[in-house]
Amino acid sequence: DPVLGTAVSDLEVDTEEEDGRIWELRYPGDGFSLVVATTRPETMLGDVAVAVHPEDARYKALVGKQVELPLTGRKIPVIADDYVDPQFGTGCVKITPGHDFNDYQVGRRHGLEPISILRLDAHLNDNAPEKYRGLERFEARKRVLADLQAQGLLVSEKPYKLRVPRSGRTGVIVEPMLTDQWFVKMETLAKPALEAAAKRELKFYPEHWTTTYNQWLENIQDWCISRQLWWGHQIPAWYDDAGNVYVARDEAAARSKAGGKTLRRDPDVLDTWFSSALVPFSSLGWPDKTRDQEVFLPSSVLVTGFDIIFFWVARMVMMSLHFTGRLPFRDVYINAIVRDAEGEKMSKSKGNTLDPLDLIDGISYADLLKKSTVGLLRADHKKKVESYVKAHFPEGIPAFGTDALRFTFASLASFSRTLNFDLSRCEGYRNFCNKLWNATRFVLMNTEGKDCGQDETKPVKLSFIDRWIVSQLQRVEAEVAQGFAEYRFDNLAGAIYRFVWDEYCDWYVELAKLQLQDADEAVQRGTRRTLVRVLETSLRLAHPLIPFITEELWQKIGPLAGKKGDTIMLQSYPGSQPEKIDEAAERDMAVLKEWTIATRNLRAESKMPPGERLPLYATAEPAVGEASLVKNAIKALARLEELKVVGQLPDSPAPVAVVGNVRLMLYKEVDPALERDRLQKESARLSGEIGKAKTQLGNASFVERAPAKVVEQMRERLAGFEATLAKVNSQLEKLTRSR
RNA sequence: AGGCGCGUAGCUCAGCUGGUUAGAGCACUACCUUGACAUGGUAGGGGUCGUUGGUUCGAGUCCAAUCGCGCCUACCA
Repeated sequence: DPVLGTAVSDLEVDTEEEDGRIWELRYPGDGFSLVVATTRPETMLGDVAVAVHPEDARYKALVGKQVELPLTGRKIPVIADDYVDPQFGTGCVKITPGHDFNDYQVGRRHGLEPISILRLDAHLNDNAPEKYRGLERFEARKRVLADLQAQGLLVSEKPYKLRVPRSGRTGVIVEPMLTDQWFVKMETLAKPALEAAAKRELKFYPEHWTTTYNQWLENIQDWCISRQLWWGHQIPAWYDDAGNVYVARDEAAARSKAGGKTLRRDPDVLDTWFSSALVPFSSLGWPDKTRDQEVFLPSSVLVTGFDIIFFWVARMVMMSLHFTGRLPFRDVYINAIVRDAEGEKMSKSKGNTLDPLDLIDGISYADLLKKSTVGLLRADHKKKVESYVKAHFPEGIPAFGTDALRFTFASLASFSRTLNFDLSRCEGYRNFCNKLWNATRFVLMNTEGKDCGQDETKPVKLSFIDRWIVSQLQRVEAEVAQGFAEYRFDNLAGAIYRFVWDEYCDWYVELAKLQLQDADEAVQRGTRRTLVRVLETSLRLAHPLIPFITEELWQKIGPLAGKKGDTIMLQSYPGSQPEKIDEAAERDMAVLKEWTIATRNLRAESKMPPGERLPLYATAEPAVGEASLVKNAIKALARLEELKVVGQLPDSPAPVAVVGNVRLMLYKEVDPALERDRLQKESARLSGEIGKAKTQLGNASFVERAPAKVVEQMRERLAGFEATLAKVNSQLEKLTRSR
């Protein structure tokens, strides 16, 4: 890197395709001349040969002859080497072993001494002809081209797409050149690292990154670790005056190796990634055998981005295995790269970067604009950024809060490689935090200063509704545990979200309102206890995802649930208790939900005013353990005047729903036309489903070959559809008759 | 050139070892100031799962081919 004046490793070089030029140069020989192509004409000053393919008929006879290297007065040989592609260009390649990796290999094969023409800062050195010495490389290029042209040796100049190697750190074009550097031989280190992954002692999540890791290790190159910089670990190598090298732990050890001679330390330092590769054990007291090392090596997980699997992850694995015999960590969790809403990589010059702080605290349009363009020197960049901000954040960004942002990223943390960030997702999870806040407010309003059943001696009655929410809680806890085990933070975030919002808030809290009005003190106590305990557990469950709000709410709820301690952070994490799963309660709750939803549906579809209390007729009692509670609950949730169980539904065109084998009628004078439409639609849908089911059951091979359970399920489905259809049709008929 | 990943609702994404009527958030429609919450509630609309072929009783899910997008690694002067 000419700017840093140091060697860099191959990993630190980014090769991008850029628009450049290619030139053809003529090298005259005795009675012939050869034309070579190059994208870096100044390097011709360091050429040592021209190579052709050994089987190339055009040049076969010239192999072994000499050509004159222009501008230098040197003669160089024509050599034959397989490396040359006779189809490409003229089939002649200039060989510059001092400044090209491939040419270096060719030079070695032919015993040609490399000539280095560059200094570390990429100015030409004294090996170049005098008139070019000290010139900067691109200036030298101009002069060389001009001089060649003047001599009639410049054959052509064409635009050309080339891959330009740039330093990852400075962005400047790097120059391959010959310097003395320290390398680490990687092959022997890579082998154990590959084995660890193969034996699944080291695991990647998502697993497919193992392929990337393996591939790199299988094709590993020796690692250049010395840098001509002044920061970093200095290389532990000393030289005597004769240039002999002594590598040792410290200077004293080196001197004793050298027999007491005066030594001079190598001024180079280690690649920062080399030092980083040692971190897992150097931070634990290595090379001493420490207890920390005993306990924390390997650690459980490394969380990182895929872009440093090579730079860091693989190297930590190799180093740890080599020096300690242990892995640095067992799991590697590779998170997705966040891109903007359009899938573009975030970049300063595009202005599409998002500062997490702005999502947390919010930012006005004016401030965002100012912030995004600060430090941008190029006018075109500035303009681009301005239009981007205007298009995407015309109102600035609202404040979502830390928890909402954290929850959002957890929810988006699926096993995909990239992740297009969407502000509206963030908004949804902010709403979730708000929901949790308000649910807690409700619970506090109804429990603070009241008996929440902490005193175990007092009687407590728990309905199936209480047992149901506790049962559901166990299932969520299990889901969350699994999510953590698999590093599927999206799954566990979703499980918590659904439990809190869809079950606890939408159903349990609503039903708790009913139970809190029960005359029986034991029912109230049980309800309060369930409200508080389930909420308290949910807070602990959600705490890793939304730490701030859960802490705040837990300070109030914790004591009500009988928890002691200053902070939720030190509470135990909830674990599923399978014995609390209550399938009977879950079945009954399913009936309650079905009846409620069907009733609400009747009301909405037949356009009845939502506020009006109407009677509901049912042809049978709900098939549950606590029928009167269920009926009361439905009355409350579906806003009914009353719920009557009758042998026969009233003879009315009012809409009818079918739940299991029960028919429900929301009694109301209805518009027959609307109702007929509704029923016809339903009838058509059912006929379709029946058709599909019959086709499948009519397929002999399905019935024979599918598992009995699946076939049985299909039969039940069909029977259910048929029963429902019969009822819908009879209703439809009644409606038509009464017209 | 080799390798990896992705294409599912308008948008951002789930969908495990193939099996009920493909889901979520946001957006959209209608109605609702109901004593936790309008950052809310209730009910809806919206998808031939990139395309084609195959395996199978059955494919978003498995196989092959193909199109499109993205990334990584290595490169020809």
